[in-house]
Amino acid sequence: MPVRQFGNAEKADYLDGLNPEQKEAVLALDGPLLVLAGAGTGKTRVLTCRLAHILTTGRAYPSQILSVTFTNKAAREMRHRVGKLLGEQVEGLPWLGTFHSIAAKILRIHAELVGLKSGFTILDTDDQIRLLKQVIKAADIDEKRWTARYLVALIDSWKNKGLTPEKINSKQSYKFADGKGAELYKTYQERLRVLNACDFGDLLLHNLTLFTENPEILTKYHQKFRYLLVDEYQDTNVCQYLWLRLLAQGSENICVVGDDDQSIYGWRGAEVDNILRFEKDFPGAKVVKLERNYRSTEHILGAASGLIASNQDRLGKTLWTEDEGGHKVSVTGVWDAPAEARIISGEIENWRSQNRPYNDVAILVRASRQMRSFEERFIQLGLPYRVIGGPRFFERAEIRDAHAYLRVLKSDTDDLAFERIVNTPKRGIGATTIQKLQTAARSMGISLEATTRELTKTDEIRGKARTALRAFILDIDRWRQEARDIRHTEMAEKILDESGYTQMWRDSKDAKSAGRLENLKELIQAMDEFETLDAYLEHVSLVLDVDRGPQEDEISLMTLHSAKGLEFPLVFLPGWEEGVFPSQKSMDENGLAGLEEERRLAYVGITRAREKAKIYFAANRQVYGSWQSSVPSRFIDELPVQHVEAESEQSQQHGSAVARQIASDFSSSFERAKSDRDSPGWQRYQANKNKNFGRAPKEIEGHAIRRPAKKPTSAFKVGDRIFHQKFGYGRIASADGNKLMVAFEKAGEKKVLDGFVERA
DNA sequence: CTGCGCAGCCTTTTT
DNA sequence: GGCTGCGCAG
Repeated sequence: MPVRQFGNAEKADYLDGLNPEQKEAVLALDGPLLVLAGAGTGKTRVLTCRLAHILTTGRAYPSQILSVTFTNKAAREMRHRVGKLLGEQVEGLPWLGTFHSIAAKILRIHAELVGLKSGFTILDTDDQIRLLKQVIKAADIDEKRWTARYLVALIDSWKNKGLTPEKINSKQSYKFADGKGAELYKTYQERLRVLNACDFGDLLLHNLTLFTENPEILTKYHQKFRYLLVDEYQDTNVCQYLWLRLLAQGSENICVVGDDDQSIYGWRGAEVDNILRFEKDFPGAKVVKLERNYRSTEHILGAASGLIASNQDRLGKTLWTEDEGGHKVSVTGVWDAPAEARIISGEIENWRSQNRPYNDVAILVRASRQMRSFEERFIQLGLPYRVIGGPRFFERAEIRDAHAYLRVLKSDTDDLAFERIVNTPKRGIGATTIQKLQTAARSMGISLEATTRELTKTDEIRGKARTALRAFILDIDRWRQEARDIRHTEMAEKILDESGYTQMWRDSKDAKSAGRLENLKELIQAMDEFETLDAYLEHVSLVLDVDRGPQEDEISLMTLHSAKGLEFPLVFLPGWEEGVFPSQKSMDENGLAGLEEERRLAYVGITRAREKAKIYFAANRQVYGSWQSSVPSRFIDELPVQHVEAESEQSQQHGSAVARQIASDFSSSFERAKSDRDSPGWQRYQANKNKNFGRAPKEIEGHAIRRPAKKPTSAFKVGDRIFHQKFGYGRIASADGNKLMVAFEKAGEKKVLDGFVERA
């Protein structure tokens, strides 16, 4: 791509409208730079402008800039915005991507130097666990006492710290199976090498090995990368830090952007210390603080700033805004989780009745289990919502299975893929047979597939298993043959079909099977965007995620963690109770550091709000099935009073504000329930419920809705075609009482109450 | 080899 | 309270 010159770049229009600090951060091109960007201070804008600025001033070609992010989403966003700034002509920027995708790219070039071949596969957690299960079993260790899952986490944490097996000390090693940790780690790495595979942690770690053992290669990259840009620096782990530091030895032009107050990923290896230490690590570093906030009102910022000030270890920033006034942050005490859901739903309907969209609204919870009460209530009222986060597309079993088929098609040595699908769908090849194959494969030093070919020729394996394996091998051969002439998407469909895989889900009475088939269709679509199967597989593990569905007007429901980086005019923050938030587990395991991370999470939560932030706490909450009375979160006490208001009317006779809150909520709970019944959703529900035989939930005084003792049954049955006001036509996939799982023709799979549907 | 039943677990999540 | 993963029985 040609580098465009704007002549006097100081006057370039992309600099217009930046505030002085932002401009400073964009223009300071030489030497290390730390941009401390508070929430909503235009961080991405600075990053993209800086990139544009480097390019337009001709300081570097696009291929000479390394820009790293954590997520694909962030990378996409940056690419998009730089493109917009420079007028759509940024085909280039080949080195803009996630830490992992860039590390993988480098590793593919030099794979041989760390004992891999360029076409190595990248394993996901699932593969890791299965591999480690084998390793643990082979070492004759009690699999129940020492689980593969735990070892995966342990090895991951070592890799996050930049530790290869040799560097594991005995204390660390003793965390697993009485000191066998390091040894198992080593065996695992050997197995990976044989499989020509990497896990996510390896991508970075192998880079470190590559660079330290081959200084001439590192020098090559020093010459190549003239500018380094790092997003979300507070989330980097030790390994990523070491990687950056090696690369930054070249030009010293490293610019990191981050916010220590938003570091919420300590539990997965992020080191806040990296950002706190930046000035020491990179002597002569310039520091620019972005403190002017363009998102939230004065009260929201005041509440958030006051809260975060309780943290000890921070660089210290104070957000400010010209947007004075606005609503104070509200704090409301409620009786329990259903009440919380009821009251918040009411608030949302209120908002909607003022012609504000559902899209403006988010509910942010600490743990995903807290979502349930909201989902139930929304379904009841027919409020549209989406859950953000949750199991990711490419982590779903059916997608992994499909990928395994494709991996086998591509490679006859991908043992993990082969093992995954050899008996999926069921072909009558059991654990014993697979065990036999594995033992043989290891002793002969060849792949599972090759072993299968050999052993089915002899009497080693007999009967049904042999017939099935032979047929399976024949299928694979045929598919490979055909794959030469057919487009990869068509081939994928063919394989899923001929293997009986799609049939397996069609026959399944599992409620999720319709959705799974839908996902498989979506997979084919995703594949279609790539020219070849190789290109697709290359990208799938690292840089691909599917944009789900068209934008509808829906309430967003997510965890605080997944809310980072997002903003909403109206934000609900339920569950602010001791033990829930801050999370007891976090405090138990990490003490003060844990508490401070929780507090940062609270800070992230409040600063998501543009206009209104509403905090709730319940007096009673069900924890693991049993009821417990709960105490309001200490974070509530830490909010500066001048920015906070108690939501319900105050009665003066009780002690603390909190106590008054609870008291007033109790006294008005009947009122609430009553006004609740005036809501549009409730009326819609009332109007509809009698159309069907499905029993409406019974109402018991005060508390709006209780289910009858027996589960209601629906007049509808699985397979019925129905119509829903919002989602259109669909077929019932499964029914749980009066809750129906419906596969809609347009809207996909949704859970709805039978009161809202009619026979089509 | 499959299906069922029970025991034990239980924060957050990306690549 | 609800899910998962394992063991056991058929």
